[in-house]
Amino acid sequence: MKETAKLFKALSDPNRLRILKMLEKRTLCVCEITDVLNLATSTVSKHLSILKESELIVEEKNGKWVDYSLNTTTENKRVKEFLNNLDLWIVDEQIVKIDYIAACCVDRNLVCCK
Amino acid sequence: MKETAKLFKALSDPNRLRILKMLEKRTLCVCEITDVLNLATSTVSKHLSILKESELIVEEKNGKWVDYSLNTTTENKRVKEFLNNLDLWIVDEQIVKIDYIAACCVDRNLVCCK
DNA sequence: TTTATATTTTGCTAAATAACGAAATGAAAT
DNA sequence: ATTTCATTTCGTTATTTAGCAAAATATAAA
Repeated sequence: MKETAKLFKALSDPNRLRILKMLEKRTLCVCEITDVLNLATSTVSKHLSILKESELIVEEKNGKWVDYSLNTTTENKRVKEFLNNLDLWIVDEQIVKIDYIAACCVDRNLVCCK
Repeated sequence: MKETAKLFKALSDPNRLRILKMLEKRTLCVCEITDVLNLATSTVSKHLSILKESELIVEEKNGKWVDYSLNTTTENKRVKEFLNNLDLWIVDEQIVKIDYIAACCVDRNLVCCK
């Protein structure tokens, strides 16, 4: 029961939902997500750890970057059901469309190094 | 986006999930739910208002009682998808089985009047 | 109309959460 | 080995939330 509540808690923050929709488009590193959401790096890192805790996303180290992507191969039934129907669960509002474009254009070599 | 987050926030509390599973069995009034969860009446009333806000449940006044039930006839796609697959989303742990029995046995004429 | 009682609202407290900046960590480049 | 830089962790603050008891509301019974 607590595990179920935890999954929904992970999904109960607008910025975390925006991250999931962005990752639907492509894999992103922390600084790229930070750039799109316009939040502090530490805040984004924390959001990502919460999503990872619930198995919604997975990370992969690539040199000095950590790439995050949707956990599409999970065995977790609820996560699988959710990720397979992202369009039902998270309706494409204006902000999602804007994030899609931003996420596609963002380049880690430009937005990092700050 | 905020609307979506709000639905998940409503689902992010263990006691609210227990309430939804109980209502799967049958319609219940506030004092019956209070008796099963062993919480203050005001706390349960607040939980119910949050679930109602997200269209997950509906209320019907019946004399001095207010009966709550799952909003199975909703037009809300996400709520419909969720309620139609309650068994997937909320796994039947021990506590749910106990609540089922308690919810079936509880009688408003005995547990109210306090 | 008065009393009884089911529910909601209000006011409060303790705990959880999202946000930030600064410090710590870890891996790549020099 | 040292520096650089992406990320995480830590410490703090403001806001939200779950819980309770008490007061307010609303409806049924007397």
